[in-house]
Amino acid sequence: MLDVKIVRENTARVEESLRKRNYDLSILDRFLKIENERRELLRLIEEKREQRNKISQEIAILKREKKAAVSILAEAKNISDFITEKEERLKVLEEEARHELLIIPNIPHESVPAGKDEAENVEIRKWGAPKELDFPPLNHWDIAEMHGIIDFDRASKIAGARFSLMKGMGAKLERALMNFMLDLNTSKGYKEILPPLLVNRESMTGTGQLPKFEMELFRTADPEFYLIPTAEVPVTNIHRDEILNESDLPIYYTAYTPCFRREAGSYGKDTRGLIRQHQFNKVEIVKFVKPEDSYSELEKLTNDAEDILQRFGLPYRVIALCTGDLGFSAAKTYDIEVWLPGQQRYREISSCSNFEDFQARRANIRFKREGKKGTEFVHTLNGSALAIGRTVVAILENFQQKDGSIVIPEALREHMGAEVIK
RNA sequence: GGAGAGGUGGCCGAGCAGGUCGAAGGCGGCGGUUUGCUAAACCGUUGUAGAGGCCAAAACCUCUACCCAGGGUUCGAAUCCCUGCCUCUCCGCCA
Repeated sequence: MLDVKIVRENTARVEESLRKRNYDLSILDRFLKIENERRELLRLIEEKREQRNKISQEIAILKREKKAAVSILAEAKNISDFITEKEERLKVLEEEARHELLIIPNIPHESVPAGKDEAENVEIRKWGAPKELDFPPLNHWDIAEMHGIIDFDRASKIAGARFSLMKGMGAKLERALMNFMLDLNTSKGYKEILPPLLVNRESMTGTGQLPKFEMELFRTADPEFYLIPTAEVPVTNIHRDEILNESDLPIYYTAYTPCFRREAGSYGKDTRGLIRQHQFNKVEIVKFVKPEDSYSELEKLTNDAEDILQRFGLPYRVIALCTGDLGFSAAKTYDIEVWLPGQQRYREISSCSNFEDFQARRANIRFKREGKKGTEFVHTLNGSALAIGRTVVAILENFQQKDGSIVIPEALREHMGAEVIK
């Protein structure tokens, strides 16, 4: 959510942001129209409330002195009725204004490259070189099938398309990765969290999934809960409606969770394999920081995610999303893309974002500076470190051998308890 | 699932036969007095948000709202009524 004052007083800036993001500008006009009416009405109502409060005081005095208060009582009744009537309209306006404000995306940071879609994302750096294999590389699903470590057919019998069933060394690899990542992240000062996987509407609104992206979420019927699409949701909402001390910051969290996504609108995309699933595992890192630190923290957070790939020796590149590809809540995002020999291309394995105060304002997460009056919104950041399913894909495809076996990266062997999958 | 108790400011905790209650008291925080330093004691101060006064900000002032949330009764609600959410205790059930 943007600051109402910025939208109101710095409209040009918001307009430019919407244009860069290829958004329809009409949401801005709609909001301003409602907001102006709301403010005008609020002023009127507050004035009337003041009158009412004063008269009520007078009545109280008369009552105490046991005097009659018939005429003044009638006047009070009139004012009260007037207020009640106007308040109904105000409530409607408040709801509408809030809704409009909630569907306006964050303003991209000045360093975000301009561009209309993913084709205009900018490569920032590259690590490692795509390996030249002296045999035709297999897709991960073929490798997995060969070893009997992922069973897509039975998964679709049990649940449906876009689900997977890990077995034996496949299940163990998944578990080894989640432990490896959590252990590494916690060694860097991230506090481990194991959060609820079902959350309420307020939490989804706090991080920006709702109200705009209802269609991308799974929801339970009765009682109503939303299944988290990422650990970002429950972990960021840990501090919803809280005022933190300056000395508490920065706060670093890491959490393993399954993630649930409808993947509506991605029909026909990545229909085979582990790349795009309704349920997948991910280790996430989340930060709450002071505003002046958030961009250096984004660099550090991205480096922490990259570190995992480096330890495994998986080639990757880091790209900066352009304005047209940037997520709704983000001010700036780096995607980390890992090289997949089976597809002969880089695929996203992590997404690291600075939301500035966009989520903090929605979720009402503030902090108090030492010796200063008032509160400020914190800045929130998060990134995958890493998406586990896709890491499995990367390992299977990058470390497949001519004889069909898969060599486990050295850094992972202790957690895996094996050197190779044969 | 059944029965009961409760949700008040950063925390604890009064108020709850409706009016001077944004709310006693304590703790904590901040400022000061005292002091060689620390501690203690004493004095003072200390919520959040919105609108307006000037709007380029800060300070200051005024008003409005907020005692879990949402409705209702009333001239007036922390206080009365209804609904929801959450917490605790006991019983039942369960991994």
